[in-house]
Amino acid sequence: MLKKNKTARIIFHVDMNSFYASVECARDPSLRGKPLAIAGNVEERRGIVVTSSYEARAKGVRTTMPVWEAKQKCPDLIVMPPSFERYRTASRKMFNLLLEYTDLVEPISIDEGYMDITERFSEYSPIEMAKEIQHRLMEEQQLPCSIGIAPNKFLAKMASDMKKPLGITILRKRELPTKLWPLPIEEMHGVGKKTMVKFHEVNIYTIGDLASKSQHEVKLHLGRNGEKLWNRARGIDDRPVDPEASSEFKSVGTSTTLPRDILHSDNAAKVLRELSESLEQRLKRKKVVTTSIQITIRYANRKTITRSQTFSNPVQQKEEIFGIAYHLFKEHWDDRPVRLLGITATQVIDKSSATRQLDLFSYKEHTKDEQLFETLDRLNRKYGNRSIRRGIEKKGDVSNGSEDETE
DNA sequence: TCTGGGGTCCTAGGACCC
DNA sequence: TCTGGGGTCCTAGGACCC
Repeated sequence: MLKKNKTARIIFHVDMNSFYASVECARDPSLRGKPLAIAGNVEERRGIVVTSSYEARAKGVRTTMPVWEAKQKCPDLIVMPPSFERYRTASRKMFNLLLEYTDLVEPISIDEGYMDITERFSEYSPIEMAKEIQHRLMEEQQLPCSIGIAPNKFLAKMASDMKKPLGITILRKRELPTKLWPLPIEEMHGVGKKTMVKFHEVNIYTIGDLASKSQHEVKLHLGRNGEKLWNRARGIDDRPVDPEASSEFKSVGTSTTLPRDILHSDNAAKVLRELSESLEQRLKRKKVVTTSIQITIRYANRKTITRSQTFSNPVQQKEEIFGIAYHLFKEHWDDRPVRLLGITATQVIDKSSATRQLDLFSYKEHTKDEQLFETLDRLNRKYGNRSIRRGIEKKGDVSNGSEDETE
């Protein structure tokens, strides 16, 4: 194994505090200091809280809580629907500010990202830089954030969580026993409900418990994921900060929880038509086509299945999407009431590379050489998609998020 | 009158090819 | 006549995250 013995890195994890709510407060200062929740489907019983202000959290409002329950806990709660366009704009501005400090910015989601500022160390003390970034985001954009500073991504992420809102936390390797290891295992990034239960079964309750086990023992119970988490618990994480990592999306999907469960395929067809239309629009905006369509059916008892189909000629039109989706639905629906329907384009490819592919196809189409086409298709997916796209993007503007539309 | 919608990554079996 | 491994693709499901 090649192991570079480079000097310790300095990684920031910048995490915006209740981002959607903060953006709304920045736009309308009269909302400041009030309990505010951003929630989808407010008018319907299935609406849930996406984000809430700290004032709302103080009254017990939590993310994913149904709106009716949030209102019970906090009767004066102000509930607003999300305005994603606004959040995307705010997100771009926020990342542009980070990019003033280094090119090594990796967006993780709309409201958080990593920075590798190792190279800036000689000019800047990390803590001073973090303070400046936090201060500027607040002054210039009215957006509060927390920043974690550590020698790798995992520790920086854990550090940014330690003080909210408006915190700055340094987490050094030698501080792991006092700052990281006492935390309950479920607070570890990457540990959800299921993994927590598995850990409890082997008497691991804190991150320190995990770190003190032997790697072999953990791997035995939790497999490769356990091995990865074991390393993280001991402060080991070599993942680089990669500005290109999220510049490309692998799938695009749309789904909807139905106001009432669906019992007849006619109604399913209606919904799938709407979803197909919405998917077509999103594929077009992102300038991609797809060679694989997957549908999601969630039954009333929340049991969820997915069924997919892959094909050689890429599609983007709603009629084609609907045709495939409805076919899959009729093939696999078992007549029970349906709560949610979704359509996802997996294996999305850049339209420019797909066009080249189609040109090759039409050139060769008289040969009816289906196998050649399949090969081209495969090669294109493997090499064309990724490398060509990256090459183009590197020459152009810095991509600043998962959405590629520009203002 | 419970639990949205957008994703990513991983695993695992079977098909198929060399 | 018995028996390979390596590799990729496809499909389905699971876990997790924001």
